Amino acid sequence: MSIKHGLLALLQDEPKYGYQLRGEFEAATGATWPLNIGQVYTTLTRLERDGLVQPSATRTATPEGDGRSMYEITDAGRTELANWFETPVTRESRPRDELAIKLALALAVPGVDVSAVVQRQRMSTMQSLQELTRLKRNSTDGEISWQLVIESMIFGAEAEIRWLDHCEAMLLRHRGKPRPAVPRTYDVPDQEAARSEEARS
Amino acid sequence: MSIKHGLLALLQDEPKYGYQLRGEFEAATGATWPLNIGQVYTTLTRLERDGLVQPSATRTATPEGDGRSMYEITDAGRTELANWFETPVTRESRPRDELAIKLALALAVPGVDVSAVVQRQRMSTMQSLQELTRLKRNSTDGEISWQLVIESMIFGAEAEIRWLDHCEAMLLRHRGKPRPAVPRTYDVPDQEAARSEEARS
DNA sequence: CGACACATGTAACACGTTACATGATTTG
DNA sequence: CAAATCATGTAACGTGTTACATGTGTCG
Repeated sequence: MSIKHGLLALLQDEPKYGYQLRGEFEAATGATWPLNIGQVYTTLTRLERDGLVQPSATRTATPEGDGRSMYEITDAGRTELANWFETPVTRESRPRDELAIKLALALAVPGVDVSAVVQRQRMSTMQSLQELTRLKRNSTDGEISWQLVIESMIFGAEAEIRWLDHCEAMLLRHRGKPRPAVPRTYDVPDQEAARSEEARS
Repeated sequence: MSIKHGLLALLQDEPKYGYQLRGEFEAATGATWPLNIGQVYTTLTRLERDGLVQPSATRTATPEGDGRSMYEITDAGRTELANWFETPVTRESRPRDELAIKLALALAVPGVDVSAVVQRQRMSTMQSLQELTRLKRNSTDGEISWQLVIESMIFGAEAEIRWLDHCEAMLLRHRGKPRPAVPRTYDVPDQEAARSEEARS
């Protein structure tokens, strides 16, 4: 959903072509998530299929009407784009947080050294954080947008570390608590027993 | 990647079947991300295809050898699982942050009211945060693992709000700065001009 | 010339997600 | 009985990702 709308946004002003879109997308978001060029073309194809963009007439109109396939946004595309900007990103729309799942399940199943997992993760996140602050320092003033992207990650990493610390504290507090750290809220329906009951009655 | 390994983790102790896996997965992670039952079966099929799980003999061994298809983890699955727990979740392995991309591109293209986007998002996130704290309050002590999951989201939401505030401050600081908020770091190679140059020489 | 970046595209895959079909079991 | 839940599965789709093929333009 991100790339799709990202490309739409970049096409808002004027028709553009594949490599140009990748370049401007990375210029805006930083090289943090490098965008494979193949992805651009597949996404453009799908956008065209859905009627959100169309091959541009600019291709022949301008002097640079060679080789490059220009795409332009359609009215439907503009509607879709406006809708994207108007609609906030909800928690539910986000992908599952792999780290949270990992820790939750490390707690749920026995035989996993949860503390070790937490500590390894903490190490890794701290290192990312260092790298990110380094990136931030080395960025010039002009690049506002991807400075914000970096800071988004910094804030996220800091929150993650705080959370990991919180987890460790939680772990210590629950040393030696009853075995099932995770309650069996899902009671397996015992169809055998049920059938026996039925027979008995 | 999360669901796949999550199911593997739940199969570590003993063979289980579809609905049971969904139940225990949701018990561990909270009903935050409801897990479609269809997903469980498709994932199990793919896990079996990859040799990480296999149909369990327990199916016929226990008295409940009816209807339900039990799966058990294989050695390869155990290796994969151990690897999952040992390897930290890196920034790069995470999916692109849609919100960061949205704001970056709202800055990059003209004609988008960035402040409005930020404020709408802030509203939405605040509301999520309220809902999350409510959920946290209403959770009993026993459910450690998914209490941690909720707190993970709380920490994330708080960080997001801080970041949004930071963004607004940044916006104010850059009022009236030179139009291209995002620098054209991608200079379109002008093949026409290049050809002209060549011709001239 | 040869290496490299530019440029477009296709094919195939992984993962998540939903909708649907089917049947057994439970319960009001 | 009828409705709801449990249970298994399949088919199809959307998005992201990679690898590959193909050709042009540029530059040492």
